[in-house]
Amino acid sequence: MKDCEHHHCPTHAPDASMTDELIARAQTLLKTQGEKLTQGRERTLRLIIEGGGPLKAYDLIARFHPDGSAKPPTIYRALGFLEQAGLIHRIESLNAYVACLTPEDSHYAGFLICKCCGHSEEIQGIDLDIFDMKAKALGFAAEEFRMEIFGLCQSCQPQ
Amino acid sequence: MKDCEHHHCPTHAPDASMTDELIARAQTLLKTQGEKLTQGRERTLRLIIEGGGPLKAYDLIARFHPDGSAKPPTIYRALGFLEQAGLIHRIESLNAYVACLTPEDSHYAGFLICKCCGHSEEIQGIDLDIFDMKAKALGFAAEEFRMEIFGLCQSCQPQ
DNA sequence: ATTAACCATGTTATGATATAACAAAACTTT
DNA sequence: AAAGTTTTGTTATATCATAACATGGTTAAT
Repeated sequence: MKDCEHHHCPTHAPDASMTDELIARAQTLLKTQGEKLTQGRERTLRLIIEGGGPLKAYDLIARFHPDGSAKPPTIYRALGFLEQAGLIHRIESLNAYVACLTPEDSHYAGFLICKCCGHSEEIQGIDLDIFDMKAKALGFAAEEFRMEIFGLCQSCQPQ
Repeated sequence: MKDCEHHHCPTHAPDASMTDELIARAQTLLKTQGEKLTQGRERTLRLIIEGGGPLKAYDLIARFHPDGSAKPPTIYRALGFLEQAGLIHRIESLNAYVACLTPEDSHYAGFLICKCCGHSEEIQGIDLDIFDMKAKALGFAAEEFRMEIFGLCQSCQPQ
């Protein structure tokens, strides 16, 4: 995240009803998987959704309880579970976590990450066949794709 | 890296002459950039090349001196420099570093990473236009691409 | 050659990220 | 209600990375 003068784009946090909807969808999705969105998991997911952008584990640890911090394993367990379930993604280059907005679709994780304001946007609908073929040509059986693309979002580009 | 019974593929470390060649190319390349491959940087680069696969910073710290460990900043500085120069890549999902085999070509970093044996292979010649266009459509100016694809390499696939 | 400027390295300390291991509680199934 | 399973609590520690400042080495102008 750069040091710069212009105004950064505002938070991309969804409003309260959108948040509730995402939580409800998470519950539904988990039910089909025979899993549960327990209180701690829901709390963690909600924080990530409300964060509106990549959040660090220790930020979640700080926010988890109204007063005082959660213990790291509490958060890391929830993060592990939520990522496994496809409800959140970990952005490796940032050591940070974001909510997935389309958890029902099986998919890879692809992100545009603004070097300036730190906002990240998930990209959808990329055709992975090229990669799959490229991998196959090398005898490699690809299973999981992660893409992290750095650059400048619209608001942060010089006019 | 999985726990499994089959034999993992052997190391992919280049032989001594290939290693020397890579070092020589690194020197040449750096000269054009007005930079130098100082002793510590060369030592670090050599260890990574000889490693033949993703190496952790603290492995390098342990190997840097014949007896006793290097101090972390020694290695992290060298890693920072070498990555900046395009001579190595950091694989974010592994917190590990690998030598770039084609440092002369400006390029993104794309890797196939075997979940079983831990080997990584750099993929070349991927057409980035799809991403660039996708990004542009979202008003995003892409600068830097990272791809990490997990799966099974040939030796580790069930027959 | 001497000095000033710059770059690289050494050194100490600490910050940031993440997990192991085991105990206790809650929920499920019988 | 007992037994099994999953989740959570708790303590401790492992792993990954950088800040800050001192020292040394190179370069280039004087």
